[in-house]
Amino acid sequence: MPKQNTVFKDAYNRCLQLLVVGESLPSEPELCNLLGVSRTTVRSILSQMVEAGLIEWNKRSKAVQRPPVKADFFPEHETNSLAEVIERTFMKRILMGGAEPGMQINELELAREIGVGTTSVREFLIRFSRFGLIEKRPNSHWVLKGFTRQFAEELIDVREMFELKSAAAFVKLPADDPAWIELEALRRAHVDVLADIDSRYLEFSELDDRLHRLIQQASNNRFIVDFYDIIAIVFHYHYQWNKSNARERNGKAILEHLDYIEALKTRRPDAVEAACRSHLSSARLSLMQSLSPAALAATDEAQ
Amino acid sequence: MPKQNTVFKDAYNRCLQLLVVGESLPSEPELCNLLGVSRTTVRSILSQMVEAGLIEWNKRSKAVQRPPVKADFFPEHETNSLAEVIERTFMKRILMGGAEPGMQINELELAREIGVGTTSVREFLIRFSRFGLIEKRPNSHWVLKGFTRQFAEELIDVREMFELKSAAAFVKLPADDPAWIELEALRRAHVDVLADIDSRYLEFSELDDRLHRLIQQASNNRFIVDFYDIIAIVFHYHYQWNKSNARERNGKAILEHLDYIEALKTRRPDAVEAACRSHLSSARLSLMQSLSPAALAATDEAQ
DNA sequence: GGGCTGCACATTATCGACAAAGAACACAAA
DNA sequence: TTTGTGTTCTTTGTCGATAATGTGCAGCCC
Repeated sequence: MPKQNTVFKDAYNRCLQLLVVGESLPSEPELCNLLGVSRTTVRSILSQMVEAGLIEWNKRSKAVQRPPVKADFFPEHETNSLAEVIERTFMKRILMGGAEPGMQINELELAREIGVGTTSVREFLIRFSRFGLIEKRPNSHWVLKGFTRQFAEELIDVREMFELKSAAAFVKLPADDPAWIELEALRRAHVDVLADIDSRYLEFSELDDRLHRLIQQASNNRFIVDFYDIIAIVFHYHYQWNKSNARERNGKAILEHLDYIEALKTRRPDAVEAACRSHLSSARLSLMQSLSPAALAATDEAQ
Repeated sequence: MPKQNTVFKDAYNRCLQLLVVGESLPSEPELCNLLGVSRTTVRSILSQMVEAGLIEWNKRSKAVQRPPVKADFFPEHETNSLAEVIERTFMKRILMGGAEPGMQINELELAREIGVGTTSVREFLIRFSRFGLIEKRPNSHWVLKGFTRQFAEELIDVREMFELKSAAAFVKLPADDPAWIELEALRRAHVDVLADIDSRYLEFSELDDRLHRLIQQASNNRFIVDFYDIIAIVFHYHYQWNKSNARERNGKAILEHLDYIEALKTRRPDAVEAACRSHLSSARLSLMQSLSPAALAATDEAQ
């Protein structure tokens, strides 16, 4: 099977939600924009909807016949691209179950375990190698360097350098830069979540990602912006499987974010630097503390 | 053809130079170490040498029969791995001949042009994408972002951050760290080249690479060390095809390096920082000036 | 004239296949 | 007991093939 039709299935599912009985779907190019796919895919979706009796399709008219029911949707797991599946499986293996630093990674074995071809696994590993968690030995295996304390420290050191630089650049943004509007929107979102922190503390991850990305953008430096991908993926998976103290940790972090945002709004470089440093060292502490004892022990042994 | 046997050919060529008539080659495992390949490959080499009448091989004895002649060597171009070939061709295209920023990159076309399969090109592009010169549009083409003035500035900004950090760490290295010995060796190498600068100025590139890598190592941070790969590849190819003023440029840089090395040896942080900044801003200037007018014009238009 | 559809074509993502290269193991030699 | 060899098996690097997806052009409808 050459290509998974996950793009089609995912777009189909999203298109189902656009159906309103009695009305007609918009034009093909407009659907392309709404769904973010090409016209070919849109037309496949329309054909499929005709077969499912959801719409009547004749040239420009795409009259909705009935509302979609649950059975019309493709199961969610079929809508994930291969790369996503591989990434999740792999991260699970190296961040959770006993993946010792120094371990060898076998393309073939991984491919069989996940049930995909070797090429896909191989390409994933190449892409993933820029995160510094694995290393290639040409003509031989990959070596797992592991999510160790050492790794976390190196990551955070660079993060601090970059974030301080970006925050300093943010302050110099012209007053009419859209980033200021987004910053205010983010501030409100923080306040909202904080008001109902006990039930919404899990939304912090998303806020965190948005705030830091917004700040890195200000650096106007692709290497700084790209580096944030590493931080994001590590934090994302790590905290996804490591929810101890999440309630307190996130509550505290939201307060820090609010300080940080206020500081940015003053545009005073020293205030920004102080708030930034304070938040980052707190984040560093959280991450270090949440590293499991197993990971810690492994770190000391590695190399 | 599944795999190029470039490993074999390259090792074979290197093994030819070990032949001394009348003597016997060392044991298989020892040859593995000398050539940096596996025993399987060593045995292939030995077999081939028997066929070529170069040696008699019987168990442990591998008696050399005749000295190798020129025709025994594989042509050099057959010893380059595919990845190297692709990299060179690609860099040539984007750093030299009219590759406008924003241009689309086509895997199939590139593969045909170079005469390799699409998989190899694809994997190269994925690996290469971390250098920030190209960007992937999933399910669609790659976009060339181009070696523009903007790119150079972003690259050098990060370089300065990292180098300052590394240099500061270098100063704190214990007195018995091997880096100090290597530093002294490098200093002498600089002096040697400088003494005969008019005929040896092209050797500067190698010295530059060695010195900066040595310093980055001191950071003990994989992200900083890995980032130097980007700088190295860009400088390598750029100056390889851009030798205007190389004589003056390199002569001046060697003097700066010597200052820098002296500063490191004093272990005084402020002296190191000054020398580091001075050298880096000079390197920045050189790079900027050597960017062709075409690249400059393109920069302004892009986005 | 500007946007929409129909159609033909180009390109990507993924797979399985296979030779090159590496790795493991039992035995032989020193 | 250590080191080297013979042998077999595993894994990587590369290719071509193929369905999914994207793109371009000619004509049609408002």
